[in-house]
This record gives sequence, structure tokens and C-alpha cells, in this order.
Amino acid sequence: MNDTTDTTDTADAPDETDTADAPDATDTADTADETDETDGTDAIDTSADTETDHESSSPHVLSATDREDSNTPHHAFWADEVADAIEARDPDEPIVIKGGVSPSGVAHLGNFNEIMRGYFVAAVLRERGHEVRQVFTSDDKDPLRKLPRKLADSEGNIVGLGDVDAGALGRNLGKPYTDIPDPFGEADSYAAHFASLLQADADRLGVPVEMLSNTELYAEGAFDSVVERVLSDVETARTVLSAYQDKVDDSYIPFNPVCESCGKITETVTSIDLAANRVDYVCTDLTVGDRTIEGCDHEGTATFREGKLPWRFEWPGQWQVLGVDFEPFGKDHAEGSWPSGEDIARTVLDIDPPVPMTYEWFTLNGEALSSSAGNIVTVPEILELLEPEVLRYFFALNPRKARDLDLSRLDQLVDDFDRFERAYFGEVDDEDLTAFAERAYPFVVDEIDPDRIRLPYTFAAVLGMVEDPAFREQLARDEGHIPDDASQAAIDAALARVEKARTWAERMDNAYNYRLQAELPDVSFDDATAAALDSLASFVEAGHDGEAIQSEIYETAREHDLDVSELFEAGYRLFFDETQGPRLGEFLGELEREFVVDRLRREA
RNA sequence: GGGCUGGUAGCUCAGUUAGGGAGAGCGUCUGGCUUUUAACCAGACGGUCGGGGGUUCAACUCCCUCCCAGCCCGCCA
Repeated sequence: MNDTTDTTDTADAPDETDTADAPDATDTADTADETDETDGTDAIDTSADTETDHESSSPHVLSATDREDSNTPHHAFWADEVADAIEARDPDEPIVIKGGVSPSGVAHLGNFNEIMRGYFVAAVLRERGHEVRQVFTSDDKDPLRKLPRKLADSEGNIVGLGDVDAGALGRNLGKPYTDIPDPFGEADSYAAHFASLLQADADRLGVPVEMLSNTELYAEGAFDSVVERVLSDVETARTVLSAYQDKVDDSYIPFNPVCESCGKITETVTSIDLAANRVDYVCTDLTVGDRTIEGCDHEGTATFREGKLPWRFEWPGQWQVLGVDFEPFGKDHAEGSWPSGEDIARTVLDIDPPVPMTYEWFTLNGEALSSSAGNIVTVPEILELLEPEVLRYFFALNPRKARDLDLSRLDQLVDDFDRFERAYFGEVDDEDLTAFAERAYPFVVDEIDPDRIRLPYTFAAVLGMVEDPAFREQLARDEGHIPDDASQAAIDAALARVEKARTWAERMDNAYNYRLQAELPDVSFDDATAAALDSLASFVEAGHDGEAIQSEIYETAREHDLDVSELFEAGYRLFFDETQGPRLGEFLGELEREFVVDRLRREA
């Protein structure tokens, strides 16, 4: 659900005050345009127990009393805390964990919170012996409210709106996603296209999640009883919702039929016929932010399956229909949909709302993730740069903290993961980290392998400058990263990271993006250095192995009264046009001798 | 304007859920390993725990207030 927020753009409208004086912060708020996702926080907080009046009580929340009742110990892993809260409800099996989002466009990393946060909770509950069903609703009966700037083809490749028939898409504004053709002409609908992308991403991360189409749920009649319930007592529905939304007035009817004439979602129901399970409506304009999607003025009749509940009712409706026990949601829902949803669940539907958990949002390279602005990164893109377990680790971190995924510093994230992994195996002297790793690590990796080998990410990036796998392995061995008794499988797995790091170096075009220079770089050395290089060339020409060359570099430096570092730098300059690199001697020992000799003599 | 959640070392973050030593990794610097070359070891530097006030023998932790960031309080999701 959260991502659906296409909307926030509306925010910009209001602040025309910018001219003003005060650099008051508030107007920064409009920035948000669609930030969709993020990560974050769990709602668990203790404030609730004191309040009684709805609406003012903190939304988040597991009340303190719940936790006291369950005598909950403090856990190092947030998913255990959530699992405690769920168990305290004494839920029926299977326990249902839900997430959901509108298939409004490319699913980015933030949307994945809806799946990953639930995944960890599901995993913990399964470990505790429960049967768990993790579902994900594609809220695809929602109307397309505005055109995304970027789409993704069925392979997950990002493409611009210009690469598809934007005009055709534009004509579908206001229609349910499931009634809009796939811009790529492959899937059954716009909704199906993006839902399948999300499913593919879940598969890539190894998360077993059951995808459900909201449109199908309506079509099957799953929502019938909910719609009946809501419409049978519109007065109560209005009263409850009006406490959260000022706009609700006496004419408000919480049902949005799909216009049988133009196919758009309508907002104006004129009468309800409970006996026949249908409503009369007028296809009026739909306001979306500062724009209007025009209605066709058609007056028609729709059954309870030919329309949808407004989100504020639909969400609790899903809880009831699916028997949801736990649902994570973005911070945007914490103060809006959740409080009203909780109230509607209890007051209108007479059910207990699920255990909630608010997650903070992620940012990408320091900026809000935004589908509309195009500041997004998809799961497939990230998996080109690091292993799935590292990405799962990212989602295992405290949801309450906003986190930035800085692609230029992915090495830091990978290093953190490696340390987290070592902590699991008891190799890190850090109580807190170890406690966290003991609980979370098993759910982060596919397989717990004490013999796994991890090359430091930046070192892997260094290895990426050479193509030959055997050469990479040799260099890794020389640096002591591969034990002598390592299995071939472990070695292959370790070297797989080199490809990721190489791609990262190229994409970031950073200090690791260099390769053996085919041509002699533009260099100049002082006499002593030049003489040392010539001397080294002769040594190499005489035929020595890498280890000998490495030692000789030290010897040569001394003989020519040079700092060892100066000679190394000269060597790196010659071969990589850089000031640093891999262990030079061993590296040169692996190259074609003639090439090395010529290059050391600055001849080629 | 009101509310919610964050604000801990240069960077990434733990620690706050019964108040009592401010921590880790990385980075930087120094020294060592008679091969320093994206390697290892030792050590150092580095923080007014966003600011201020309060409670307390004692506050990163509790209370008040202010600042910063994001979100919600219209619609929609």
C-alpha cells in the first residue's frame, strides 16, 4: 500500500508562499513528490496505553499493555518483537502476513519493504513452529492517477515514457490498472505487467510470497460482505471516517463504482440498493492533485463487484477478507491510513486490526526515492552490484531508521554485511552485533556455510581489472584471501563477487575502475626511478616468478636509493595509470614477460 | 499551526523498552612486521550523544522547550 502514494504532489500547490521571507522550513515539505518508500520503523511504541480516545492515540503501535501481557523480553532482532506481538494475539493458523502496493509503475527498492519486512517476520514465526502465509496484494483496482516518468520492460530494464505509447496510456487515466493495456503489449494489463515484475523480484530474493490481485478479489466476491457491511450503515462509516478526514460530509458514500460507459473510477454514488447489492452513480470528475480527470457524466448502476471501496475502507476490508495478522507499512500511513483503518476495523467491520509496523523510508544516494522523478533503483539493478544476501541484510536492519542506499559507497554496505556474517560465526567481538546476527543471519543467507569465503568488496573490485578467472584467483591467494584448503565451490562463490564489484566500479566510474593499460600511459620519471625500472626490467627479462619479482622491487628500490613506495607507484603508473593496485610483483609475474619488460622500459 | 519518527566520531551505524563507564567498523595519523602496496599487528587522533533548561546523588537514556530532516494532519493511495 504505501507506494501508492502517487500523490503527494499536491503538496506543491499550497505553498505559494515561497516568495516570502521566512526561510521557514515548511515549504521544503513539498519536495516530496512521491516518495514512495522507505524503510523504517516499527510501530512498536509504548505510548498507546494511556490514551483512550481514538484518533488521538498514537497510531503506531503495539500498546504497551500488549507487551506487558506477553511478558516480552527484549530482542536483538526486531522481527522477534513483532512475532511476540503476533503470538500474543493467539492467531489462527496459518498466520497471515500481508503487504501490498498499487502497481502504479516500476517497483523500486522501497516498495520491497512491503515484502521483505514481512518475510523476516514470517521466517521467525515459521521457526517458532507456526504455519505462515505471506500474501501481497497488488492494489490494482486503483485508478491510474498520473503517468509515471519511467517504466520497466518485462526484463526489468528501465525505459522512459517516450519508449511506449504514452498517448494511449494517457487516455486511460482514471481507469483501474487492471483495465489498462500493458504498455509493452505482453501481459494482460498494466497491472499484470508490474505485478509480474514484483513477483520476479521476490523470486530473485528467494521470498515465497503469494501475489493477490485486488481486482480479482472483488470479481470473486471476496469483498461482497465487506461492501455490504459498510454500505448498510453508511452513517457509521461516515462518522468514523470523518474523525480522520474533514472532507467527509453527509453525502459521502464510501464506494467508487467503475463507470460502465467510460471505464473510469467514479466518486459520486447517488443511491444504495442494499437488497439488490447495487448502487446508482454519476460519472463525475476525478480530482487528482491539482489536475482533474474528467468524468463522462454517465448515470448508471453498478453491483458491489463493479467498483471498489475507497482505500481507507478497502485496507481494513483486506484485513478482514484475508484474515491478516500482521502488516508493515510505510511511515506515510502511520498517521493517516493506519489510525482510521484501525478504527474502521473495530467500529465498522468489527474485527481486530493486524499487528502494525511502520517502516521508515529509504533514500537513494541521499535523495528521496521517487518513481515520478525517476530517482529509483530496482532489485535487478542492485543485484548486479551485490549478492542477494547483502540486500536481504539491508532489509533486516532496524526498520525504524531511515537508511540511505548510497550506491557510490556500496563497499561499505557489503563490508557491514561481511562483518555481520562474521559476527554470526563468532568472529567479531561485539555483543550487540553478535546477538543480532545470531537471530537474523540464518534468514538472510540461503545456506549457512562456515567455509564460505568473502573477498573484501574493494579488493574484489581490484581483481575486476583483470579478466582471467585463474588470474583473479591467483591474486586472491597471493593476498591471503583464499585458504589453501578451500574447496573449488567456495572459491567460485567468492570470485562471483568480483563481477559484482567490477560492475560497480564501472558504473560508479570510481577509483577502482581501471584496467591494465594496453598502451603506455603518459609518464615521466626522475633518473633514479628510470634506472630502477630499467634494472627491474632486466630482472624480469632474466626470467623470475612473481614472488621473486616482488622481492626484487624492494631490492631495486634500495639499490637506487628510492622509497619503496615511489617505485611501487611508478609501477602502478606504468601498468594501470594509477597510484595503487594489486600486489605488483605477483601481478607482473602472471603477465606476458615481453610485455612487462617493454613496459618497464617505457617502450610500449 | 498541530502530531508522529529520526538527529550518537570524518563516513556507516550500535547502544535508549526498569537512568550509573560514550562504543564498533571503516577512514585518517603514528609505529611495528628485516616484502607497507587496496595484507596484518599495536597505538593514537577523533563526539558539548542536534541546542537549551529541568528532575536526580547520577541523564545519550526521563520531563519541558527550541532547531534540523522526513512523514501525516486536504484529496488519493
